[in-house]
Amino acid sequence: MTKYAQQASILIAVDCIIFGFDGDKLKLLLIQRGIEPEMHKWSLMGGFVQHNESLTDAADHILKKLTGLEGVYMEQLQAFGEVYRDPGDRIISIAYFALIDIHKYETQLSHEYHAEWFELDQVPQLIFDHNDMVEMARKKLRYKAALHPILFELLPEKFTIPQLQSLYEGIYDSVFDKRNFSRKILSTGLLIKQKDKDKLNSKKGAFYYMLDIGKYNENFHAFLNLIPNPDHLQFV
Amino acid sequence: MTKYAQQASILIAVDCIIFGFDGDKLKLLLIQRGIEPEMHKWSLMGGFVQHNESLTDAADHILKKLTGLEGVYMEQLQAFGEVYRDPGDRIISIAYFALIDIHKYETQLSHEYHAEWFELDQVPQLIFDHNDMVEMARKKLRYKAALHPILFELLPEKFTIPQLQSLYEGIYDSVFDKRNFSRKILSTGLLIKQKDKDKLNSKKGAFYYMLDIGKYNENFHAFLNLIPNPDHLQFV
DNA sequence: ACAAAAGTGTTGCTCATACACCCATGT
DNA sequence: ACATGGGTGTATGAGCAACACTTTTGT
Repeated sequence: MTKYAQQASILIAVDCIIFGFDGDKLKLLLIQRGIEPEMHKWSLMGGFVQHNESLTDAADHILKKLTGLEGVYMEQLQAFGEVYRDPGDRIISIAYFALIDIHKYETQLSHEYHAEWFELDQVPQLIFDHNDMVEMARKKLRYKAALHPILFELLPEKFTIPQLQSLYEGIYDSVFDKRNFSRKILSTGLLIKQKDKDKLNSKKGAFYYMLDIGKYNENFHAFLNLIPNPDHLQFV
Repeated sequence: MTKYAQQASILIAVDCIIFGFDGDKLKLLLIQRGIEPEMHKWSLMGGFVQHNESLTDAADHILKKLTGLEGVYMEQLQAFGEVYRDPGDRIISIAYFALIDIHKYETQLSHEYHAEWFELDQVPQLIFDHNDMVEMARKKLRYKAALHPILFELLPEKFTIPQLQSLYEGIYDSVFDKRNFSRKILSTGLLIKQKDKDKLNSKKGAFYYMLDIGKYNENFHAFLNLIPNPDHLQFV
């Protein structure tokens, strides 16, 4: 069956870095490991790649198992393959990162896996090289979001411009001028204004907007200039 | 020894997409496979990841075996893991792409592996999903080179501005205004003018420049604007 | 009436593009 | 002297950043 000379076997895992935004801070979904080794330590959600599933299948399964979600934004981050990254076995891990609407997350599943959301600057020590994976995912998200309209994936279907701005400000840890921000965002033509307002966060109320899915798909690759000065970004 | 429940084994390969620039066209180094399956068909240079080597080690070994080169620019492109990408065995491949100075390439090695340089628009049909890998690498290179000063890796230590422009023009398949191009490039402060000229390509001769390695390393992540209109780029 | 957040317009300036001529040299 | 490619300067316009006041409404 095997056409190649004997090759020592290496296990393949997929680990998912799951981002969510609670309206204030960018957060990360972590689990407490239920199996040895490193039982009870915090970790990314992961699993082994099965013989009959592709890498993206594996990532989809892992995401669904923990969050109940399918069809959300996910992309491959990088393969991690240091020899002793897992001190026990030789395991190569392909890391994926996902952006989800935190409100769609099914909390009952979190009990099963002892999952919790952590703010990005309060991520605990994780097993193996998972902290490296998280750090790399954070950088890649910042990099990519500066050029492409990717952050909508973290918001509910209806959102307000101030909410969106707060998301950008959280991710870039800075403050943007609201006049310039709203002009830039609206000039993309990606947003459709709704008739109703969100009155939770202010007395006056802020109009809801929805993403124009057609234009979003068309223009996803277009270079935007959403961040005033992206020179400090450090990825790729 | 193995701490995890039995997992069906999957083989891990690394494949290298090797780019070079001959002064006129961007080229790709391909080999004619010496082993079954798919013997004699064109392919990327690749190999299996050994138990005691990391992914980057494996990629370095593969590159060295084919080109004799070490320490050149190489980065991970993506892991490819469709179940039937290799119709024989289940093999996951991590693709790396390298940028080399084509003149440093040791041609004697090419005989051993039946290697040849191909222009990018004349790449033959390759085994498995290697054509997909090449296409993705091409897109990523275009994307990245529009923002970061990465293309110097393809040139010899001393090069002229017209040579550099010709490289950019080849990669973006377009023509740039030489006055604007040289102003942009020089304004990065990355180039050090030499005293001597290249007189091969013109009667007047063009001054050589060298990369300021210190500033290159410092400013690598800085966003440049080397390409007039990057909106058509389609990667990431 | 006042506090708190939403929403809107203008100006100056920087930076990118477009464009034309002179220079140095080999033949 | 002329042909070939190298090298430089300027003017115009688009787009970005900086900035202040009015609007709405809940309390």
